[in-house]
Amino acid sequence: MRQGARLQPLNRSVGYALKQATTALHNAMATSLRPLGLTVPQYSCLELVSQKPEQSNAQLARGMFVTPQSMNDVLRGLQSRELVERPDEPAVGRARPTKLTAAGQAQLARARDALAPIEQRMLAKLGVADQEQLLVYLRSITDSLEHCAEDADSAV
Amino acid sequence: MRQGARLQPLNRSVGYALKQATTALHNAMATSLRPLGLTVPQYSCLELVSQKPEQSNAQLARGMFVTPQSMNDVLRGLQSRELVERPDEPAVGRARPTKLTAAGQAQLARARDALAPIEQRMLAKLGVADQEQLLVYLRSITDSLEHCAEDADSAV
DNA sequence: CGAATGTCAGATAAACTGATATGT
DNA sequence: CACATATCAGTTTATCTGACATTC
Repeated sequence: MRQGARLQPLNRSVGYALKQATTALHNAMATSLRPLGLTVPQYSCLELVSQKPEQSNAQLARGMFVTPQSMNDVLRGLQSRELVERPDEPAVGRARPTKLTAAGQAQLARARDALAPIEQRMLAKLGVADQEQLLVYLRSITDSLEHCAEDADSAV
Repeated sequence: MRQGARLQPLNRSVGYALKQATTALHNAMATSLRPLGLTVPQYSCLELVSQKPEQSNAQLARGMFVTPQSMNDVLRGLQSRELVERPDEPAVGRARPTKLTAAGQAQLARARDALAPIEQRMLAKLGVADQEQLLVYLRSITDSLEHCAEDADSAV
């Protein structure tokens, strides 16, 4: 039983701390977005479409780390409320490039205003250099785990 | 429109990086735990009960950052598979202190073995000091956001 | 009583897999 | 054909809120 040797208490575990931070952030965002009638994935999608307009559903899905089906769910919700628009007829291939409507831009601006205090608060105790370092750490983790996933896939 | 002034691309956003890292970790863990018939919350619960046995459902829920209802769901699943046990009759008050069964300990050991490569891989590029610093950052974020939530509550 | 706890029931959020169709 | 894309349908995971009972 060698587990005993490397066992660390939960409060020392990066995975545990990561989950707590994400849960806290998600709850705070969801609470602030609810009055606007937006969920967290819907807001993320608006942000993504704003920053990278005219992308296909598949491209957006990759950008948000979800399946095309999940992204399509989110897009349909936003489209039915006329916050984003896609041509009825595909432009090229089957792709229907998405962009924000005027209402979508206004809603995104409201969402950013609602979320600004949260981001500010979240990072309150961290200096600019700390934030940069934190980003480096998080990207390192994500990269390493993605390679891990690729290995798992190819192993099957 | 002052949003333009502080608008940062998604790839500079801590929230975005946090979500990606958590998603990647969750996927990797879920994939490794599936052959054991465990979900991520189930594993987390086993770990928590192992490290803090004889706690009430409410205490465990606070430790895992979820509602007592959610925790009870997880516990019932584990109990029906006889991985944890609770006295049928409350010990004191209504609390039924939970502990691992022998089977639960064995299953937890298997889960740890299955997850060890993931944690190792996740932190591969980080030194011990980096891990410590990352924990500091994550705790800072969590703390700041929890205070934020309290303010939101009291504001209502 | 008031506060904490346990738990049933139903709702919601957010993702997934599978299947199918279409365009290059 | 192989491949990427879109999307329908159903399912799964993980959480929540509300209501109610119980015990100190």
